[in-house]
Amino acid sequence: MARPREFNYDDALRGAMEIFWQRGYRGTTLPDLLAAMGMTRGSFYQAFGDKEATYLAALDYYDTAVVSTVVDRLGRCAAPSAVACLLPMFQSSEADTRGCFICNAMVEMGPEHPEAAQKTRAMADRLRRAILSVLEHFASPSPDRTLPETADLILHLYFGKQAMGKAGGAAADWEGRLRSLV
Amino acid sequence: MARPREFNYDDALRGAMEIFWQRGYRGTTLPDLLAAMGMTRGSFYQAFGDKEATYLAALDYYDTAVVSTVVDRLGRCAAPSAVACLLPMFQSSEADTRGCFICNAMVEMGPEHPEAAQKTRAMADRLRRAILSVLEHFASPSPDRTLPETADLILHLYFGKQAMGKAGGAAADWEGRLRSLV
DNA sequence: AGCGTTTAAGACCGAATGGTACAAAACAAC
DNA sequence: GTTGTTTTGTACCATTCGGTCTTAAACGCT
Repeated sequence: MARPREFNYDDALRGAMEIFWQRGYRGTTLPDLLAAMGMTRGSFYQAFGDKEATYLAALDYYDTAVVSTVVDRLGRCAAPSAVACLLPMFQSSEADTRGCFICNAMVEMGPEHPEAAQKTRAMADRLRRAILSVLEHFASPSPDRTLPETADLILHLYFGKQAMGKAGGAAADWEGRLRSLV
Repeated sequence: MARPREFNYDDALRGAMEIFWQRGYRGTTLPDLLAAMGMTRGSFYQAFGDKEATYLAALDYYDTAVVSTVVDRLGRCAAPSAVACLLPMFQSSEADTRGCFICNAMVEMGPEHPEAAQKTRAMADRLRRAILSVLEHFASPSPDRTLPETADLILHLYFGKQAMGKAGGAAADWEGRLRSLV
């Protein structure tokens, strides 16, 4: 009945996620965003509202596409140890300067944008629970720490690594470090 | 011989640090910056160059004023245990939404500004060495980890906490967590 | 073919951006 | 008091920002 869309909604949203992930909210100009989404202003504002709404939608997309994948992988991990299951989280390539979108959003938007902060907290909680499920599956008890505490520790290490990784010069033996914790 | 300055260079730089710390580089507009520094455009550009140079100078100021204080305090800490010495680092008030300027700068500028990234790495190294010196002073050996590894772990936890703290809803028992590590 | 509806493209907008130019002002030296 | 030098305040600048508006195009339906 009407002119069909020339863009795919999900593809465009993924493009938005990619560019926001890489450059942050303020670092992404509207032309940047439009190029990444493969559309022009007219279509964009009609379909996505505005830049801010698109950023929040991109956070949701990250939750669905990236966090869910990690959580799933942790949930059905067939590796022989908790360390082996968790290690991939700590082995992002050195050349990847995007870091973790959750971490980026926390730092950039956290204090000034409650809605974005809420989304990042929700995603962090999902990660925390997934880490905990791995620990519980292998049930390695420790006299020093409860498993939820260890999971929270590992989550903090993860975000710390993501933050520091953005400044480069990281590369540590995470396998040894993780083994000393779980 | 000439008209005297009406502003104090160090006070102005401290003001710049405060506002960049709180709002980041891109989140700070020139009017914001000028207000925080207590000066007008003419004086600013003549004395500080431009926004970017001021940001880098603010990072140096943070190193001198904040990091040095923390490092000194760790170096001469009279507390009876490593945990007691390190705990203050993890007890920033909940209401403080600025987080850690190093962490903020790493995430915001890291990938796109090698000079800023280099400064953040240098400051992180200072913190790491200070943490290590505390651990070595109390010399609590562990079969699982070397002391430098533990120091690096604690540094990562610190940045992780700073990043997550910006999204709110933190507050954990860091004393227990630290005790389980050192 | 004509109509109704939605999309696409981009011209256009006011506001805000970081930065410059310039004139007035405040001192020391003489 | 005059001069030389630096600081100060502000008017001004081009550019870019996010966002709107208008027009043409592309369909399904009848």
